[in-house]
Amino acid sequence: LDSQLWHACAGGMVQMPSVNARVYYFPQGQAEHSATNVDFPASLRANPAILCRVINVKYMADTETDEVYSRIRLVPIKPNEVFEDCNNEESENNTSATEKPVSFAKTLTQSDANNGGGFSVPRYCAETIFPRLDYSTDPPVQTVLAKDVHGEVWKFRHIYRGTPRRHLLTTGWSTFVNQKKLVAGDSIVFLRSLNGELCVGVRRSTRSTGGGDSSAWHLTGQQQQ
Amino acid sequence: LDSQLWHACAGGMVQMPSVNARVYYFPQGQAEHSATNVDFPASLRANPAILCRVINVKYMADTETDEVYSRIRLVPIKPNEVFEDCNNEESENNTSATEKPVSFAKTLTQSDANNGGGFSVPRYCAETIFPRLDYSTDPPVQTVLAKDVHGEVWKFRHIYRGTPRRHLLTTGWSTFVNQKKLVAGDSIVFLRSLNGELCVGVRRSTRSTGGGDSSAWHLTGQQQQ
DNA sequence: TTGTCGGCCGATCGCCGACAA
DNA sequence: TTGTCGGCGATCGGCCGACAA
Repeated sequence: LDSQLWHACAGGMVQMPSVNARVYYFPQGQAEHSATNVDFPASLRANPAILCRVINVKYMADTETDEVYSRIRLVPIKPNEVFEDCNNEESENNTSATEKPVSFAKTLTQSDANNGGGFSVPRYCAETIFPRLDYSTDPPVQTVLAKDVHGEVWKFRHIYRGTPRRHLLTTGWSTFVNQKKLVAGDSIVFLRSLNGELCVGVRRSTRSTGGGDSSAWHLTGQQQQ
Repeated sequence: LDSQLWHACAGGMVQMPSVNARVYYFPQGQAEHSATNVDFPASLRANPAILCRVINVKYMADTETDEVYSRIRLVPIKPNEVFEDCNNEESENNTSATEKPVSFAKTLTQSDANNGGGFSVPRYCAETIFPRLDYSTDPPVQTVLAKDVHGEVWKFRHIYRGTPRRHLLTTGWSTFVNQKKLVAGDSIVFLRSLNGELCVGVRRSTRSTGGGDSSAWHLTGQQQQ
């Protein structure tokens, strides 16, 4: 899964550690995500936070809901262990400001989510993220292709019409809403990736169980030695 | 699940053993239902058939497809074991001929399964199984309620019209076809249960994996002693 | 600039009798 | 007796500009 699209869907509040970063793992915090009570051994209860090293970060998206989540593999650092220094946050100086991918998120209105309706595209999104529209025809119209988190391509009719003029997605939009089971209040994210490709992601408003399968909660390595 | 409806869906070829009946269990026959190869221990391979006693029979239906299947618990009979005599087949003299539930099965035609069409009810089915229709109105019409294997009630508009006159299910039929994912060639079963209730079941034509979960294949008790 | 609404047109759904197998 | 067909009216999907927030 493309890291740029993943971050656009996750939102600006989400910062991810990089590989080899040192992080504290809080068992209690993770346990509170669980539906069932978790009974820790006494040795873990005594340690509210465990210093770990990140050995792998995988960006993932739920196959059904498109909700993004991540799998972070941790290995506990033994107290006497030595390790090289490392940034905790993803280094942001790899990409200059000019080549940062531009994305735009909009919360779906009732009219956007209504069956039979289209999608009202904010002008900023249409002009800076969508492919350039040829305004010489009347009305200006084009077909827009956008790739979702699974790499599936969605086709939309993008038209600039009405008085006053506004950008709309019409044909193809309701199919997208139905397939993704979007409702008013959910958000949609458009992103122009660095190679110029248009991507589309969703962000659900209602808190579901959250990404991934709860059986995927594991620690790598042996915590008890 | 009602035993009468279960048998109507399973068809007349299916006879079920009763509890305490003696049956032969053929491991090879069951293995051939499995998708993967089954490696029997030598002790089982030497015994192609194992005399068992039926300790439980449960009539079940697939939650999704409505296909009926059964779970039969068996216990091997030790060679020197004594046991009381017992009928192998379900005793049929419990119910007299008059109170036997009457059922009717019809294979869906293309017209029956077509979206937007109705269901052509064979006269015999309408007159002997459906609730009595009041022919004094023109056209004669009634609402018919039928319960499926899960106890869910389906509502159909039953009308007697056309030239020549024929029985049809109209409103409600296409919903049923879509929800049950019926196609031409599948069969539908109507049954009037002993308490006068109308029931409806389906019988699929295409051989799917067959009822139940393959992980449910188990023997009760210890075969090897 | 953009959210919501009513109008409207075309596609589809689904009920109908005709007709023939 | 009943399977299939074409007709056709009702409903729905979906594109449109008007209008106001």
